[in-house]
Amino acid sequence: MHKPRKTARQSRSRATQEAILEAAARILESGGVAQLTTNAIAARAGVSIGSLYQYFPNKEAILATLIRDKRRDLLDRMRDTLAQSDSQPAEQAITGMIDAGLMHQYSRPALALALEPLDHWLMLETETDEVSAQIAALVLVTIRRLRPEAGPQQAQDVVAICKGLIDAAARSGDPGGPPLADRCRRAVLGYLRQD
Amino acid sequence: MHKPRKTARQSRSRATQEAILEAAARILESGGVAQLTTNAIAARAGVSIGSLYQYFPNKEAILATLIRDKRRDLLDRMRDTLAQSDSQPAEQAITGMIDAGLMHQYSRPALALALEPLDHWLMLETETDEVSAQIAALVLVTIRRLRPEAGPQQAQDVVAICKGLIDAAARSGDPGGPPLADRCRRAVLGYLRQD
DNA sequence: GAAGAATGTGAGTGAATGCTCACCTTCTCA
DNA sequence: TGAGAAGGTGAGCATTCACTCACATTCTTC
Repeated sequence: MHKPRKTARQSRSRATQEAILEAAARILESGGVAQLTTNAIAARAGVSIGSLYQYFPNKEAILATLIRDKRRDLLDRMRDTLAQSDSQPAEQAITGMIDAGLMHQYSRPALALALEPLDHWLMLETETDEVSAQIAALVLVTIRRLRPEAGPQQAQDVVAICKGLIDAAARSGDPGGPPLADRCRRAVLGYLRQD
Repeated sequence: MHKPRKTARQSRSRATQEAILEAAARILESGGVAQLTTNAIAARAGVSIGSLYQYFPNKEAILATLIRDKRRDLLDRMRDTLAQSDSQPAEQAITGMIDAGLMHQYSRPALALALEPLDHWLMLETETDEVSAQIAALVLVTIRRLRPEAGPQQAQDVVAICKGLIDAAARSGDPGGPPLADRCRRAVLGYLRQD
């Protein structure tokens, strides 16, 4: 395993890096991991394999970057949503968080679905756990406004319920949108209101 | 691709077949798809690769068999549960169905998790849809006893909610059992009771 | 117990794939 | 404007892996 070159100095370099990541994402979306070879990524990105290895030490690093970027994106979105929901009523705050998660998954449903099982293989599980914990913490703050006695378990469950609904929808080709958001809201509020 | 030999005549033949499937399952549980090579399966099963190809035309057939067996198992379990719940109150019937699904996933959580993303690659999606439809139909019958106006969408959602909770639990090392079943019950009943 | 059917074996083959390296092109800046 | 740095190239090497085939062993049946 050799050293990738230093960080980009010229703008075309940055473009190449982006092209590689985007190509990998598109291949994952259309064909799954089985189709994702380094040569295929390079070809689709319109760069040579040599260039690919200037920016990523190996194939796994490309996938890890894709996963990390997506996670950072989700966390940012949820943090923003939480920050803006201070003045809103509790139910609306919860709805906002659901919308954030939904928008994240539905911006590229096939990609999100393909990326999910990869963290085990990439041994990213520690990171996954950390991100899950952070998400659960944000959700906990939100749901406590409706149920002050809620704990981490409830927050995790709320996340799991939404993830289940969203993933099922993505898998079955459901267009998502407001109807799906509404079903998530019903499920979450229903769960929280049970004694 | 050559022809696998005819169906087993002798009992050792049946044993070999089982050993191959069990070996594949164990490798999936411990290391994921990446580790699952035909040579590894044969070695772990204690048979030669030659023998492996007597019983399965290719690697994918082994995985497909594993998936189909697991699905048949779940459907059988749910059908049994439904048949036995005729005389029970609605909520207890729902609890029974949840237990059936939970027992199925929790008999071998790591295996169930590893098998899930494989149907796309194996192009088993038509089958997956059919099984999902059958499960949803069984669930629909059950939940209608509590909410007679429920439709297919509600049935799918109930399944998705449980799947979300169970998968999250399996992934995070939750021991499952009654507490998890209880959280599923709360989520499902909560969802169904929302107006 | 002999013959043939059923089952089992594993070195070897070909194709796919991750990755390297010697070399080429474009950019920057004095 | 030219020299060195940054960025790009792709044939080919090494390895892994699915799968074959010629042969060996075990079982059944008469």
